[in-house]
Amino acid sequence: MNYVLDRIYQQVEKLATDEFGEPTPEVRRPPKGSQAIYAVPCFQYAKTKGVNPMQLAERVAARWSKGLTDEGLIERFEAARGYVNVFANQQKLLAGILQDAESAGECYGTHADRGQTVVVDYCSPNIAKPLSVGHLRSTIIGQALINILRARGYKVVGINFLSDWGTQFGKLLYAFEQWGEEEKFTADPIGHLLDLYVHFHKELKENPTLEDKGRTTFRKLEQGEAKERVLWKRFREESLNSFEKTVGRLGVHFDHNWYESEFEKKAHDLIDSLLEQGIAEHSEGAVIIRTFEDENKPPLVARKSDGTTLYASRDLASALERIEKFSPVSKLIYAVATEQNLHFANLAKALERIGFPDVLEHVRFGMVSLPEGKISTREGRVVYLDELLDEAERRAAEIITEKNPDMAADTRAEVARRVGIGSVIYADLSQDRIKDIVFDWKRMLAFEGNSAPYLQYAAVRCARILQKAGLPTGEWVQGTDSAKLEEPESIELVMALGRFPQAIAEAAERYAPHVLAGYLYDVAGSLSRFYTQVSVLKAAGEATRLTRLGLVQATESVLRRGLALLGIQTPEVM
RNA sequence: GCCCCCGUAGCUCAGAGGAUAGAGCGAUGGUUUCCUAAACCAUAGGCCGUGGGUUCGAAUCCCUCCGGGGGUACCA
Repeated sequence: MNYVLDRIYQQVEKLATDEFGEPTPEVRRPPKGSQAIYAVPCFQYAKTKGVNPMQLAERVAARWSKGLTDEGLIERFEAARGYVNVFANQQKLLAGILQDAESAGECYGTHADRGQTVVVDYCSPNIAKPLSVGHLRSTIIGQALINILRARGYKVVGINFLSDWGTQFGKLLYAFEQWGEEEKFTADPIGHLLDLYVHFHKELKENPTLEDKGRTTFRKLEQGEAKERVLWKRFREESLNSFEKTVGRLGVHFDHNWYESEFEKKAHDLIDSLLEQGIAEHSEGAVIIRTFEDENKPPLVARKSDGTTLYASRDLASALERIEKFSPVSKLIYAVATEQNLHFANLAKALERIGFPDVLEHVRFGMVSLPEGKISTREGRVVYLDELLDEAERRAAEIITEKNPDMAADTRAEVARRVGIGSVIYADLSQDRIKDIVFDWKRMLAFEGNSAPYLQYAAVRCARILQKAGLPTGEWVQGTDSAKLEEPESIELVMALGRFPQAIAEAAERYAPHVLAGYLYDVAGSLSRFYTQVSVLKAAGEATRLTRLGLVQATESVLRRGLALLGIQTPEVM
């Protein structure tokens, strides 16, 4: 789809390229308050030619204006302070946006299939521990990226890569053999495993020999001893059940669940092959892949001196399997916290040496900590994801009871779910992912201002208008006439809707859900102002009523689907 | 020690080289016989951490320092 603003942009870009050559000044949006649609700065060119930028802009604007035809979307060019401002024919632009939204319907803003696959690694927890708020970011950032990239026309495969291998599971198996209780495990598998985990580490402080017990037990698991294997598989299965239940509340469903343990053998084969090729080498008893020239930066350790593999090599084997299995893969995306920077830098370099440069994209995000300090399950310094979601739903239900006491109980539960969980997701995704977050209930459960409920509320208001207008669901308003859009609030709203495709595009290019969130907040703000100033159902004249109705319908669609891209559901009523 | 990230209003954050730095929360004041007030409007609040540099132009790019966070080969 080539949307109307894209068409204008491309036209202006071509003019700028023809006029100025390289380097072409960047076509940009003028500051707020300007009626212009785009602006081309002339300063750089003026500098190189030694002319006054104001005068240059005047000349260029005049020249470009001569080339305009009456049919075009662009109406005029005006020079202003060294910029050439581009003004669209407002009627044609508004009509074009409404037309785009109407003809594309529920596909408005999306892009056709590009024939490229991206693989997104997200959530990826350790088994045998419940998900905490620490897993929230990877899960919802990953899911939002999956949705946004799909909207941009990529084929996307989401993988939850479970950590189920390593000595820590030997420790847990040992703990279960020592202190585990079958009944407790059956009743609450993950809860019991968590208790055992905490208990083990408490005992470990008193009795350091437990470290060896864990290692020995893990060796048994590695060697395939039936007893350990059966138990470990149960841990794994129960963990996955628990994870899927929890992330299901966030509307997340994994395309694939991959297990790290399954890459143990593949990692060994890979390392052998890389040794033969000279990409891997022996060093200090271990096998490494040299990644950076810088002596201070450690290489990727592929095999420990005791002959076993590590997370790094299993991850590498898994990356190669992803490339092979989902071919042709244009990107391997990892939604993982910034603390694993070095790991992914090494992984990217290793992939490059193997012959896959520029494929790995570490979509990193800042740490979540608690006001008391870094999250630590061992120390009991943790907020679990289910706790957070429960509280979010509870708080939302409370507000609904207050604001809308007549709502039926089952409706209220559903609305509370969408509003509460939406708030949690939005609180995270509305912010640049690189920043650290200190967990704060008030912040996560904000229901006013720049928050999910604000956006949901705007969409619900639209839906209500459409419903009251007696519009059959699934049908688009016919007979809109952009000439009937006169009020500044209406025009502002249409213009906001016109930017939807670009907002999705930028969010996809920068792997930045917050770009989309910020855009949707703008749309909701425009809608709110429109709503208070312009009456739809009581509009004077049928043509005006229909046009406003069409606008409201397009707005509802953009808000609802935009929120859906972020992983947030819009309730039917609020 | 070395490497990476962050520092913008009282608080939480947008702003990815361009025109007068913007929101939300909090504060103060206003708006409900009219499609839902989870809303709208107004006011107050800024040496964009510091000092230098690059540039026609810097919150944005580079360097110094300060403050905070993370990482630093055989954990995941």
